[in-house]
Amino acid sequence: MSVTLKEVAALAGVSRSAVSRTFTEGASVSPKTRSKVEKAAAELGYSPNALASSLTTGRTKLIGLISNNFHNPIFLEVFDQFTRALQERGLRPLIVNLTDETEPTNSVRMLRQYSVDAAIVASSTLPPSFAKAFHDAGVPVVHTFGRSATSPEVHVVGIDNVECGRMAARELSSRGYRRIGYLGGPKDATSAMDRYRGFMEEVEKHPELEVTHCFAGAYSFEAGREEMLQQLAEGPAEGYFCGDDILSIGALSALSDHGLKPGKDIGIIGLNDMEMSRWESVDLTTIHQPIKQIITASVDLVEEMLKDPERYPEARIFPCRVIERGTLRPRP
Amino acid sequence: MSVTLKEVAALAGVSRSAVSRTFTEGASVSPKTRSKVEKAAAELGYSPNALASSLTTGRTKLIGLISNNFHNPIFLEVFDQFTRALQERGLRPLIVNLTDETEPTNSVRMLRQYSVDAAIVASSTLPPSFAKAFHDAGVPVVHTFGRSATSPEVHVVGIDNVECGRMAARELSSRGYRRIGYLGGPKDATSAMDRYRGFMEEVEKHPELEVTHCFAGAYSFEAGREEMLQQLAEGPAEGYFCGDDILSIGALSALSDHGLKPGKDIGIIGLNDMEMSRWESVDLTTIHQPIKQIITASVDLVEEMLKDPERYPEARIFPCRVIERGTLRPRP
DNA sequence: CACAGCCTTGCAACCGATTGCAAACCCAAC
DNA sequence: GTTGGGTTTGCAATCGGTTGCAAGGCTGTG
Repeated sequence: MSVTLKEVAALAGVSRSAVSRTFTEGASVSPKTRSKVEKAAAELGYSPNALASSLTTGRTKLIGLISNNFHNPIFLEVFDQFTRALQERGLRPLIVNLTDETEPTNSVRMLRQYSVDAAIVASSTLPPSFAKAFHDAGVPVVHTFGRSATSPEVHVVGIDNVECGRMAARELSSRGYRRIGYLGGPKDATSAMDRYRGFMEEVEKHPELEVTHCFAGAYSFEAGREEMLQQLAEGPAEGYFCGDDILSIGALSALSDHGLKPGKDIGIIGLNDMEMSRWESVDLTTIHQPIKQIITASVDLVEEMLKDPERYPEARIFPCRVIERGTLRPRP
Repeated sequence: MSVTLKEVAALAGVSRSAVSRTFTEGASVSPKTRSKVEKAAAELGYSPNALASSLTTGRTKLIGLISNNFHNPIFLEVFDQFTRALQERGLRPLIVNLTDETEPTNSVRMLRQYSVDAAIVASSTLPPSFAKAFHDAGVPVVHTFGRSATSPEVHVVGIDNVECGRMAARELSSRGYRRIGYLGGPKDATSAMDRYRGFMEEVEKHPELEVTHCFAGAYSFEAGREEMLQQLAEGPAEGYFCGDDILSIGALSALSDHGLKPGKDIGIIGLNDMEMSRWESVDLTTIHQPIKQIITASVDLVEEMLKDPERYPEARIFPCRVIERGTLRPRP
């Protein structure tokens, strides 16, 4: 079927080693044989089998990319960035879609079978233990959007979710909202809990605030919408921190059902600043998460782990900031 | 580093072949040795190296998944479905993000280096020649969302875009729109051209119709919005067929800028029926494309090609239908 | 012209598996 | 106790590469 080293060697009239060496960076080949080999290779349309060579080199350049967020539009941006960043560095993304699985066993086994050089867990919902399982199985791993910690067990890149919770509460309070609410992601998502904690922490400092909270079933439009409908039925707060832009957009849809104007009748602040939030019809005030930098940093870390697998685990936490648009009332 | 066949064999006190055979379906091993091997394997945490075995079996179970649509939210649904469907059958998606590349050379070479068993080109914009390049390089390929043809050069799964164009024109005309427009995707996208052709074909049959057309720079919100703003500036038609839901949503945003109500002041019909189109705030009348079936059929074809690589190229074209929501005026 | 020293080259072992083949084994029937 | 059948097993070659090592080639110097 496909052309092999041996055939090229035969055609070029050199040994297999010679061929191998012309295709490996920094190996010693004379210009003469190199050109002979290149000519033969071109003639046969040869390109080296990456998997065969991985056997001896121990490097596949395959990177497992594991996620469970295939319903949040922000993840299209995330995948775009990740695949680009990996490709630019000659790495190949092997995707694992977790669907409903929250146990790492299967993905770990599978990625080990394919000898990935490293794995990236891209999820704000999975616990640190999930990523740790890869580390324990000898697969270098970085947990992107993972729970931040001062001394993490594996590399973590993302934001300080607790701080984002505080930031949202401060923002609501500073705009004069008194009865405020947290509409978070699923209760078992680390990001939902961390944002909740920060939100509540800040609320404690302001005795004048009244607070409610609820958790959506997923980070999805439908879940956000449903939860907000519920709130409206029970008597809503004046301003909400929705734990994600997609939840916010669902919530906005619920408001519009009831003829309520966001920013006027009820305040909404989201988190992520995804492309859609900028759409005029959405115009969502939100906490910007620097996705691009987070992803670049994640891939940087992957590369560094490839050089030094024993690298001490590190957390790279990026600051967030409020992007003011139209869904919160103006500051007094 | 990782445990190998040899070590398991040593611990179990059997030959390497025995170990190999206990891990391959349908090989002949006695229950006794099998259990010895399984015990040893469990003890060492062994799992076979898929890449090493691919060397001899010639099968990697890797499937290249190539796309250039990382800005259309529908593709999150597409990736979700594809990765699930592949995983369910024990196949592993290796992603290629084409960014701005329209030449297949690089992706073909890369996927050959990784010995993928097959490739899926998931794009409604790339020409048949793109997919053909994989076929010519000996990589079995199916072109999902590709241009349909009665005798395609490679497997094609998708819809009849020309017919969709006709359908849209019929739909507009049947609702009494007289001055109608086509707002298509990029001029170099096969789907944009095919839909255009069908649209025009149908228009020809109705002498009472007046028609305009334009092509957006990309299948994206921004591009759709911009193109519609342009139309509004130049004096718009009464009803538009936007060649994709995301273009429609961009167009809707432009309408709202001008205080125009879709379905009342101007009609819009999209194509895809993506999740977002069902949102109450969008409520887009659109032509439903059966994504899930298309993807299942694509992966079916991949599997069949794995069995019989010489399989004669086939087109699987799925019917579409109009989903009535709120952006077209009611039928008279 | 001889020789030292570096560059280039091929040999052969190896990476982690699979598999055709023949030997060894088991069990049953005669 | 043989013989015959089918199973199970291990040997060794193979898949497509890489790489340490030693031999061979080249250069330049004395």
